[in-house]
Amino acid sequence: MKQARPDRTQGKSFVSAQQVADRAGVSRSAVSRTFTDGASVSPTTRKRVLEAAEELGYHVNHLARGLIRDRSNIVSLVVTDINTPYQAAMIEALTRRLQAADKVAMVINSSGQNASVESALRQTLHYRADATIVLSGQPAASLIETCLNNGQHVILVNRDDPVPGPETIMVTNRTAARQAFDMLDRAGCKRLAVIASAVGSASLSARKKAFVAAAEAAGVPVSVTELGPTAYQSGVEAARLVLSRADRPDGVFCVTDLLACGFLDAARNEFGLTVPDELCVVGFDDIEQAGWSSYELTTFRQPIDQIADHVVNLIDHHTQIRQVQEPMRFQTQTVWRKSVRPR
Amino acid sequence: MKQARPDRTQGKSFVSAQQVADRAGVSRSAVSRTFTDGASVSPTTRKRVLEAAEELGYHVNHLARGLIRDRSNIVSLVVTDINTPYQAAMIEALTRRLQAADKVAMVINSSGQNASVESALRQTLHYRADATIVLSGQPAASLIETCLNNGQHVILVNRDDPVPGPETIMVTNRTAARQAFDMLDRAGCKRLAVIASAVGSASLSARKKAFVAAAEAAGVPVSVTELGPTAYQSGVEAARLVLSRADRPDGVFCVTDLLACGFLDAARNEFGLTVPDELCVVGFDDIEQAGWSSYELTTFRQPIDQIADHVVNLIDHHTQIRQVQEPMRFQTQTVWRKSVRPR
DNA sequence: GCCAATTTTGCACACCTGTGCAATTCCGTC
DNA sequence: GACGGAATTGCACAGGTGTGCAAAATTGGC
Repeated sequence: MKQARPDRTQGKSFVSAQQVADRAGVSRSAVSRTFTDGASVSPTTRKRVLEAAEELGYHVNHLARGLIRDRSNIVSLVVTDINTPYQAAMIEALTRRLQAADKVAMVINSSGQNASVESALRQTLHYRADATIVLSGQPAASLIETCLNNGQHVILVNRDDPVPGPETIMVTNRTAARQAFDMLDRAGCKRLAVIASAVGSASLSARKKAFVAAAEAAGVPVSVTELGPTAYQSGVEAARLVLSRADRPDGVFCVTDLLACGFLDAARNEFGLTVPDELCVVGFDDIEQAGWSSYELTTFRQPIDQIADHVVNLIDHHTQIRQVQEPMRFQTQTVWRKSVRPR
Repeated sequence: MKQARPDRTQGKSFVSAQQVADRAGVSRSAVSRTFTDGASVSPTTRKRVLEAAEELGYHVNHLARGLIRDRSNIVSLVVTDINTPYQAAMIEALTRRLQAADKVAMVINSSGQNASVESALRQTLHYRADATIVLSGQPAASLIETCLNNGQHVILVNRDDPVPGPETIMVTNRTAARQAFDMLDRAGCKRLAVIASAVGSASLSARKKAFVAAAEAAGVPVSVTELGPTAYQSGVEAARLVLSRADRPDGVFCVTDLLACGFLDAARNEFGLTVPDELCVVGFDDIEQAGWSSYELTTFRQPIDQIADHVVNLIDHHTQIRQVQEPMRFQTQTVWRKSVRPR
C-alpha cells in the first residue's frame, strides 16, 4: 500500500496543496477543506484528495496555517535546570498532554546568561505561541512582562509574581510546610533546621518562611541555611555546615527533595548518623529518587499530573483579562516513608 | 527608555512589518532587511526602523519567515522517558546549544501509544523542522522512514538502524563493555552477570552482547537478566532474582546507571551485601545519581556535551545524501568510583 | 560640478494556506 | 420532469514575510 514518493534528491521543496489538487483533479480549496476539521467536503472528493496526498506525501504546512489562523498550536515551556528530576517530570507530563491536545511543546532553556534567556524567550513571540508556560523562578519578571505586553497567554507554575495578566498555578506550600513542622514536632525533634538555597524561587521561599513561622509559634528553635543552587551538592554542603555544629539539629526540613537527598547522604555517610533515629528529614516534591531504598524520604508529592491537566485546560479556554488573578492552588499529598520517626 | 505599548486588550493582532514601516516612514522592505542578516540597509534607516519597532513592540513572525525561506529554525527532539536522568541531561545540553545557534527545540514525547507517537512525529513535518533528532530507541523505524521520505534531515543518537539517509551518532559501546569485563575480571570476580532490560535499544543490546562475548572468550561464566523497562525498579527486581540464586554473581555489569542504582540498593538494603567487597557493580552513562555518595558507582561517562556539539554542527552543515552512513562514534570516559574493587 | 561606481530603496511577486461568497451540483419530493 | 432546499465547489482575497530587479540616491575622484 505504501508507495515510494518521487525522490526529493533534487532539493525539491515540500509538496504543496496545489500539487495534491492537480493530481486529485479538484481545486486547492478542496484539499484545504479535507484537512480542516468541520469543513464541508463530499466523501468522494475527500477520498480522492486523501489518496493523492498519500501518494505525494503531502503534509499540511503548519507555518502557513498558523499564519492564517491566529493560533500556531505551539506552546512554549520556559524551564531552567531541565535535568532536575522535578522539572523533567513536569516536562514529561506536559508534553504528553499537549500532544494529546494536538499541540506541540517548544522547550526554552532558561538556564545560563540572562541575555541568551531573553533572546530565547523572544522565540515565544517569534513563533506566535498559543501560550507560554513558565516552570521556573529563573527568568526575570521583566521578560514575562514583555510577553504579556505582546498579548501572550502566560501561565506561571509555582511562581508568585503579583503582575496583572498571567494565570498562576501553585501548590499549598505553606500548608505543607506547617505540616512538615508538625511531623518533626510529633516525632520529638527538639532542634530544627530548614535547608533552602541561595537562588530559591518564591515557592521555595514560602515553604521556608512557613516552616520557620510554625516552629517559632510553637517555641521550637529553628535555624535557616541557604547556600548554593537548589541541588544535591547544596544539600551535602548544608549538612556539613549544620551537622558539625555543637547543637546540631535532630529534625530537618529541606525545601526540595534534591537538597534532602544530599543532606541525607552526608548525614549518614560522613557523620554516621542513623535516620530516623538520630535525625529526621522531610523533603518536598516527591521526585523519583525519594522513593529509592537508599533514601525512603518522607515528603510531599506535587500533583504533577493534575497540574499538567489544568495547564492544558487553561490553554484551551482562555479569556484575556489583564488583572491580578488569584492563583489556583493544588494540594500536596503527604508521602510517609522512613526518614521521619512515626508518631 | 522602555515605552508602554499601545494596549492590545482589544484583541488586536500582532504588530506587522507594515505598521513599523509606516511609523518609520520607510518601505516594508526596509523593515524586512533590517531584521535580515546580511541585507543592505543604511545605518540611518536601520536606526529609524529599530526605534519604531521598539515603540510598537514588533517581533518578526517566524511562521511567515519560515514560509518564505525553506528553514523554520525549528529542530525536533524525539525522546522517550524524558524524566530519566540521562535523557533529561541530553535535552538540557541540546536545547542550550540550539538556542545559542538561534534555533529552537520542539520536544516530541514518544512514550505511550504508537498511534499518538506517529501523530506527534508528524509535527516534525508539519512545521518543516530543519532536522529531527531521535534520542531514543522507541519510535519504530517505519516512522523514521516517513521523515526521511519527506526530505527530513534525521540524526540518530545511540540507535542502530541500517537505513540509508540518517546520520548516526553512537558511543563506543562495545569497547566500554569489554572494559567493564576487564575491570570486574581484574577485581577478581568469578561469577559475572549482566543486567539489561526487556525493551532495550540497539545500544543497550550492543553493550550486553559485547560483555557476554568478552566473558565467554575469557572463560568466565556469565548470566544475562532482562526484565522490565530500563528503570530503577527493574534493577531492583533483577537483583532480587539474581542474588537469591545459590551461585550468585560477585561481579555485575548493568547496561544503565539507573539499573545499577536499583541493583545496588537491593543488594545492600535487601541482601545486606557490602560493595565492593562482596559484590562489584559497573554501570553505564554516568548520570548524576551515580556520583551521589550512596552509590559512588564506577561507570562510563557518555560525552553528552561533545555529542550535543556535534549534533548542532551536523544541522548546520547538511548535505543531503541518501546512503547508509558510517556512524560517528564518541569515546566514553571511564569514571572510577567505589563500586568496583581497585585492582 | 560632473561622471562613474557603489550602495540603498521600493515595487512587485512568491511562499502556502484558510475562508467568505457566490455559483454550481445534488437530493428528495411533488 | 420541475422545483426548493441543502450540500458542495471554486474563485479570489488575506495573512506576514523575503528577495530579485530596476530605479534612485549616495559616494568618491577629478
